[in-house]
This record gives sequence, C-alpha cells and structure tokens, in this order.
Amino acid sequence: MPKRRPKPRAYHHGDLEHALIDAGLAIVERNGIEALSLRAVARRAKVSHTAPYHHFANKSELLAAVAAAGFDQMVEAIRKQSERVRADDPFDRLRAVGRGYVQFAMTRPLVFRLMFRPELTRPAEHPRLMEAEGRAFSTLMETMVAIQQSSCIRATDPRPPAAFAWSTVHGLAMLHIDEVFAETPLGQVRFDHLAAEIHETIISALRAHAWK
Amino acid sequence: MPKRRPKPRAYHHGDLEHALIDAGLAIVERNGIEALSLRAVARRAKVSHTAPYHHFANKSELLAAVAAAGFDQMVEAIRKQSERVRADDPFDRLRAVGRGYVQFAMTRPLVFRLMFRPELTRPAEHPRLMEAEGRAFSTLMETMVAIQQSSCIRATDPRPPAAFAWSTVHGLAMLHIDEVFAETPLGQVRFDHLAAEIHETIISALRAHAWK
DNA sequence: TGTACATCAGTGAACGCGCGTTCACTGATGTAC
DNA sequence: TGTACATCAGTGAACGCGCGTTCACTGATGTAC
Repeated sequence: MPKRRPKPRAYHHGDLEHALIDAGLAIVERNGIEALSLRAVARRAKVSHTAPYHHFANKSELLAAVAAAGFDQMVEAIRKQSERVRADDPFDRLRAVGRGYVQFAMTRPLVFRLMFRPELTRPAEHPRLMEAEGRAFSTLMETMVAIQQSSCIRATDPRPPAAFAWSTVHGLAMLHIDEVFAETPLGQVRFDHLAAEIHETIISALRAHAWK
Repeated sequence: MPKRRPKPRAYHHGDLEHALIDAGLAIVERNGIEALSLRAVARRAKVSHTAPYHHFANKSELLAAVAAAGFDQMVEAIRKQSERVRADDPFDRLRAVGRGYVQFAMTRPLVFRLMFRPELTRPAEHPRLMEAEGRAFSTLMETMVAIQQSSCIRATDPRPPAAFAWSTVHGLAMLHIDEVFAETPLGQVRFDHLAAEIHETIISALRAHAWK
C-alpha cells in the first residue's frame, strides 16, 4: 500500500510568493495581525523561515503584499455586489459599493484592519500596495462621477462627496469590527439594518446637499 | 556650591500610577503604539521595569488605562469646542462635537489610534476604559437627543442618526490620520475645509432624512 | 540529445534583541501602643 | 513623643520566548553549446 504522499510542494520557481501571501492572509484572519511574522508565514507555507527572503526583501514588504491582496479581494467583493444591480442607476451602484465594502470588512475583519495599518504596510514604500489601493478607490470615484453626470446632483468637484461617502462607510465598518458599538446602546441595533439605513442616508445627503 | 538635584521622584504612595499613564501617553505619541512596552514606560518614568506591576496587573491593564486617559482628553477637547457655541442651538452643539472629535484625532493621532485598538486595550476586561468610552459616547448621544427634541427632525430612535454621525466623523478622522486620503486625489483637498463641509453634510442629512 | 555550467530558490545554524513576567529582596511609610 | 512592627512600593537579577536578519551551504532548474 503506497503511502499517501502529502500535497507536493511545487515551489522552486513560481508559486511560493503566492503561497506566502495566502499564508499571510490566513494567519491574519485566524490569529490576528500580531501573529503575522515572517517565521509564522514560512511555517504555514511549510518552508524554512529564511525562504521568504527570496521573494520579499523584509517583513514590511510581505505585509504590504498581504494588504494589497486584501484590497484586490475587496474590489472583487464590490464587483460582485455591483453585478446584482442595474448598471444605469448610479445610486444603486453606490449602494452596491457600500454593501461590498461593509461586507468585505465583516467577512475578513482582521485583513481589513491590516489594510488600514500604514505603519506596518508602509504604502509609500510599496508601489504595488498603492496601486491596489488606487483600484479600490477608483470604484468609488467612478461611481461618484456617474452620479454627478446623471445630473441628479449638481456636477462639481466629485472629491468632497466621495470623501463623505467613504468616511461614513469606513467609519461604520471600523466601529463595527472594533466592537465599539457593542459597548454602547448602539450595540442593540441590528447591524445589517443600520448599515442599509446609513447607505440611504448617504444618498439622501448627496441629493439634498449642494456641493460648493 | 550644592549640586542641583534632579526633580525628586515623589513616588512611593500616590502618583506613580499617574506618572506611568502620562509616560504611556508620551511614548505612544512620540514613538508609536508598538513602542509602548511596560519596560519603556518604566524607563520614561525613571523607575525600575518591575515597578509598574505594583499598579497594573499586566501590560494590557496599563494600555487600557492609557486609552481611558485618551478618551477623557477627547471629552475635554469636545467640551472646549462646545463652550464656544450657543448652547441652545443643538445643531451647533453637534458641529462642536464633530470639531472636537476631529481636532483631538489630529492633535494626538497615535493616542487616537490606540483608543481604537481593542485587541490591545481589551475594553471588555477593563471597566474603567469602558466607562471612559461611555462618557465620550454620551456627549454625542445627548446632542442627538437634543436635536430631536428641538423638533427639527422627527423624534424617534436617536441611535441610528447617532451611529451615522459618529461613523462619518470617525471614518473621516481615521482615513485622515492613516494618510489614506493622501494616496488618492482626495489628498489635494484641504482637510479643514473638507471636515467642515462634511459636518454640514451630516446636518443636512439629519434634516433631510426622516428616520424610520 | 547530452554535457557542462550558471543561476538561484530553499536550508539550517547562529546572532543579538527587547520583551513580559517571576522572584526574593530592601527600605520607606504608616500605625498601634 | 518614642518604639516596635506591619505593610507594601520599588529594586535588580534572572527566566524563557519568538522575533528579524545574516550567512555559508546545497541541490534543483534552466540554458549554451
């Protein structure tokens, strides 16, 4: 009876880099950001603790790569929400962006936190992370421009309303996953209802508030 | 000529606890949250590295005390903003709360971040931190109730609009101090203008949106 | 196709580091008589 | 007021830990001829 061999490690040229990033994502989500060490990542990828140095110059480069993967997954979550919505209604598209953002944060709260820990990921030093951030931001910015072009609101600088919408949804997600709401009477409000209501509030504010 | 003695350490009964908390605040703000170790705090308070154990059971208890001090300072910042405003206009009071919140976050960004790192401060295990959080939250909640009582908006459950306002201002502060805006076209918008504009947007949303 | 060689991905021992926590201690403070 | 004693805040040595990083190495892969 031939021994069932463990899944072969097909490293050596090619996929260790991705395997390390996947290991990083898994460790963050299971054991927290503090548990994400180079050595832990190597252990999980079943590789010696020095192997990662052939793919990442140092720890912060690996962290940046993990965070960038997170942003890409977030874009994917937003894209999936957008598919379920009529493309010609820009407010519906904005709702989808908000839902995707919050849903990603709730599904992968610790990865979401890592993505907003710039002192660890050092985006300014890691162009690939900044590009991933840019792709995520673009989904919001394009939607905001579409809203303005649909002439439902006065077409001026789309950046302030984008900052408003982003801040609101980001703060909602952060306060929720940090369980800050839970320590106040807000903890008794059902979160999915609250999130939906806040999306409608954003839209009503976009309609009501003429940006100068 | 008598040697100028260094400032006496008046510890032994009384103020080492506060001295340690102050040292913690100073370290966080100067060197970052990661630099906040029990040993570093003891060093800065000019005390052996085991002395803190007579005042805090362990590291997370000290971190919680530092975070609680941060919340109290934030309440103070909000109070100062509120003083400069007519007490009988609840929307003005809400503007003051928002300004105090954002101003505190900008003045002490790293303490602000620590206050929202529950995996370090473990609020559920430290009642004094939860009480400090509660005091901060109350300033918002009371203002929201006052707004509803002024009958400018339909008086219903004040919690959803409170969550909306808090989320927006919190997200704005977080995205700003994490310098996420700086990595997008939003970085070109003057932040003080943006913050003021977003406060007005919150208020216009409170007026326009009838909470169910 | 076969051989010689260069490349470089992955290894394992070793380093120095600061950390949280424990322990037996010292000596200042506070108090009962 | 003076003395004897209990308390307990602060000390310093010691522990074990996992970490990031360096280094000389091995051996698999890819390629020029």
